[in-house]
Amino acid sequence: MLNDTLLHHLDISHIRSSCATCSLRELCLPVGLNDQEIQVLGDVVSHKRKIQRGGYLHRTGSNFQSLFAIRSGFLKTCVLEEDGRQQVTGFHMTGELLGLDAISTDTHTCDAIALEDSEVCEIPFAKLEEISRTIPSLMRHFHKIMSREIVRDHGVMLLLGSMKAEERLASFLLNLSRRFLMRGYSESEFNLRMTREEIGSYLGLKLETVSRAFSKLQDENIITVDNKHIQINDIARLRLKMGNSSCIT
Amino acid sequence: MLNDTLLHHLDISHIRSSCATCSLRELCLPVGLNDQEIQVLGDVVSHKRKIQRGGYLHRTGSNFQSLFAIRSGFLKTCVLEEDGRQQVTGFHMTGELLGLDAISTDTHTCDAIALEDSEVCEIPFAKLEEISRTIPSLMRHFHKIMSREIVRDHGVMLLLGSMKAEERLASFLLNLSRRFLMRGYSESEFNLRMTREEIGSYLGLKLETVSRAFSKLQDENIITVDNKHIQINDIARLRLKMGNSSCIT
DNA sequence: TGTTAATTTTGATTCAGATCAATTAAAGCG
DNA sequence: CGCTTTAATTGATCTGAATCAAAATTAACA
Repeated sequence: MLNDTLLHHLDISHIRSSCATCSLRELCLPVGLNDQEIQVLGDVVSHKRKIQRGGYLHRTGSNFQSLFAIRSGFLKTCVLEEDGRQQVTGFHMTGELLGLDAISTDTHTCDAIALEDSEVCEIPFAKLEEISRTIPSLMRHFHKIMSREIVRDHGVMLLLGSMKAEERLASFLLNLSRRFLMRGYSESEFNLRMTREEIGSYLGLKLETVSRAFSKLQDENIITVDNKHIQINDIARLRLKMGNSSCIT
Repeated sequence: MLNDTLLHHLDISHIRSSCATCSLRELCLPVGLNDQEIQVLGDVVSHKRKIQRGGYLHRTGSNFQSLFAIRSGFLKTCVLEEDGRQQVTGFHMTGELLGLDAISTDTHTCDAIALEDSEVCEIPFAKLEEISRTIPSLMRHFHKIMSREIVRDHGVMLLLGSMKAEERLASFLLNLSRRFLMRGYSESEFNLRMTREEIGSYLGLKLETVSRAFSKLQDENIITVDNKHIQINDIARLRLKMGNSSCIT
């Protein structure tokens, strides 16, 4: 959900750039920059990397050098508990920035795993800090992105602390819906990239509970579920399901 | 928990400064700055503000101008749900920085309320950004603080998503304990500033459940509870209670 | 200091979601 | 393509925490 509103506000999600290396304009960072500034940023954001489905972008404990801007694909971030089970901390899609958590200790605090073949741009953080000194609007924007991540997390905390299963799933679907819409895809029909177990892990529920919640929403004709394919039939009623609110805006 | 390790690592929490306006050295920001740089920062961090117990530092929706560094006291941040109930998103003590969430939209996304008489330093954010351009170590440090907040939130998400009542309370107490220790207070004996209801709101539990969890830990002789006064008798066993985890380090 | 209001504890009951278990469906893969 | 593995659904049962309720304790304040 990171920087959704920014993308949305400036409506840059559809722009295709000719920037050789990385289609910089598609990313979340260049918002509000002029051509010359984009050039400077482009020199920094050079290295492109592909990750196959199931592959790691980074692992917990590995050394932090760069942020990663997702160019395409879909990833999850998760922490490994010592018993081997993993807890999903987020799902991430095109235009979003990964690695913000690692700045604090220069070490990644989670694994980032591709849920489908994905491409990212590597953004060396030291260089980003350096050029942001000369491009105030870039610095300001970067701060907004970090802050937005904090706000997003507070939304998830609220969800986990106060919503029940069905409400959580409704929030989750609405959140995905909005993010797909923002990227030019259908808000009412999409394919999930993650399993029921991963959804459950993210929402603090068991996979059976997630499955039951899907079935319940389908029984009420609010959504149609065909395995990973989701169709939202009545987005207004789905919002009602979410109920009281201040969550995952 | 914000910037705990930084304070800890540099062991500055006990330093009393002669900085006229705000005892700047006690705050989280000046880590690693030289005297001249501290002077520059000091000029920015000028305005001091007292908030009485129960008073608001800022309210949801109000305009964001400044971050607030807590000089003394204890505050909670919370979001108001439309039904009137409030959900606590964090407890904050001396040296911590408030308002990071507001950067994203230039609007505060939560209320900050003093749980005891408190003092904060106002840090105009625009000015902080400006001088951080000329003091790279300040910028770097600020980024670490924001990142640390993200990591902290992930810890809470984990707690809410995967721990049961007693484990949550154990984590909570251990977290408080560590933060008091870091500030030169006892890690084994302290007074809670918040009610059972506020603890419950933060931990995603009802107040009765919190009360029962306290009683349970007391029955096991792990802690001694006298209303708001907590004594940790066996910190090792309290850690065991927390169990598996990657939570709230 | 006495009275009222707020907070905390504890008990009894209920219920949402976890767990256990079995079946069905889909996805990999030789 | 058939075979194996992985994922998803659904049912039955159990359990931890919510809810309802009442008493006890503490804090607020006139």
